[in-house]
Amino acid sequence: MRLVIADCQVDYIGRLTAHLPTATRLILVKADGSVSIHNDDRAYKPLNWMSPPCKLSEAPFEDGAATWTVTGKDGGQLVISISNVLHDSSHELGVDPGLQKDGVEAHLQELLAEHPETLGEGWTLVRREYPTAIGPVDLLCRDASGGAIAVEIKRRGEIDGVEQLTRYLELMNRDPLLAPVRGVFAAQEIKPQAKVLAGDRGITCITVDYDALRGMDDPSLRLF
Amino acid sequence: MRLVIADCQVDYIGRLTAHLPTATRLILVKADGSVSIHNDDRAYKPLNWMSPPCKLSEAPFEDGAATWTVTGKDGGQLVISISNVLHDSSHELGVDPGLQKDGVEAHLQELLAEHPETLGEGWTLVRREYPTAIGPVDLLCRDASGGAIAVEIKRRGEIDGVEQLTRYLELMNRDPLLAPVRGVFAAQEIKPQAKVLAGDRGITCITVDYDALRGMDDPSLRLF
DNA sequence: GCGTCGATTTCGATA
DNA sequence: TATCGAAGTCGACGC
Repeated sequence: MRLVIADCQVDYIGRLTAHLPTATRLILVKADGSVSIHNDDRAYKPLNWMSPPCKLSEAPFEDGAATWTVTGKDGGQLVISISNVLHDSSHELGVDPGLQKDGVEAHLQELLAEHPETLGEGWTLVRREYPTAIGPVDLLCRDASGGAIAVEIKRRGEIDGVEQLTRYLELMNRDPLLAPVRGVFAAQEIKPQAKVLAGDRGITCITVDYDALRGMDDPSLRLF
Repeated sequence: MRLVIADCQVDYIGRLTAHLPTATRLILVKADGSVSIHNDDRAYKPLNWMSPPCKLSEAPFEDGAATWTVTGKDGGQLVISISNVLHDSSHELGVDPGLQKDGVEAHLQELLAEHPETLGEGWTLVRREYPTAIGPVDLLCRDASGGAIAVEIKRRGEIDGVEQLTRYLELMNRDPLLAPVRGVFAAQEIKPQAKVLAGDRGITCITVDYDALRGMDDPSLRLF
């Protein structure tokens, strides 16, 4: 990893065209060849960048001034004109063991698939990722009387999710083997607008308690 | 801007829980207080970060080892245990003049508004950002025979865009002064699923050649 | 301030 | 390898 602090001017021609007037910035060159240009605000998004794989060629001038041309695999180019280098250092970082995450939508779906009864009494799971022509429904369940229920699961329930479920329901209700199919929108948190839209479409909203579900899933609590 | 290269272990508790085992990484502290942890690959996304506004408190130990606790406004915490500092430097960057872009959706809309005939022969523009109760339609045009056409423009055409246009059409077709209104979904690239959904809704898909449009817009080609 | 929407989104899983 | 949906999305603009 190479860190350069310098006055620079940057032009990008690729998926769009962009220009960055001269100013002092951080130029970050990673071991994978990627280059990113950071200013002193915005937590993580650079002003300009080139994703790997890409190739960096340097054309040095006097006084440490140089033009760097970074060419991406799609032919996009990032041209960096460096005029005044304040800092330049390289560092060996080695391989990173990687990040471990917990608490995403996949896990929520997993837990609800294991415990469909938390959505409604007597409900059973038919299958996860039930396929339709426009994509898979998160869960297909049956209620105590055998009626089909399509369940859409989100971490945060917003309008998009209700739209998505509406599309699935429209299609599934054309299938005589399934119809009538009810819709359930399950999320850790459901925005008021999403609730209103769901109500208007006859879709039931269920707010899911992730911690409680995770507790049910705790192996130490399993007695069977 | 402060750059630290050090062995570190990171734990994040906030919107999710994440753990990062010890390894050598770049810790980037920006003037706005934001902190991000980078390894030596992935173009620009940090492994972990805290967005501003947030507060950094350092608890130093011997040999430069320390624990940094970064607390966000939502109460989320990023705990960084630093054990071996290889580099530590600070730099004054000043204000950035900012990025100038060309080729985003706004520009595409501008070009299509100037050249509605590229969407259909004899088509004319009624207006851009035609207002409806649920938001503005990108373009309202009329075809050669005077029929109304609502045009939704995206850089990349996906299902969401078709949904959006469908809602507009539903409303506009209730207006006796406009109805019947046809729908056109225009984008540089349209995903198969979006095409299927659009076809099902009777919406026409048009793939737009941005470079050709920009060429038409080239002042040197203007003879009038 | 929240809500909506675009993004050189990036990233990961899946067919 | 394309495609599709999620993201600790972020960030900008409108109300």
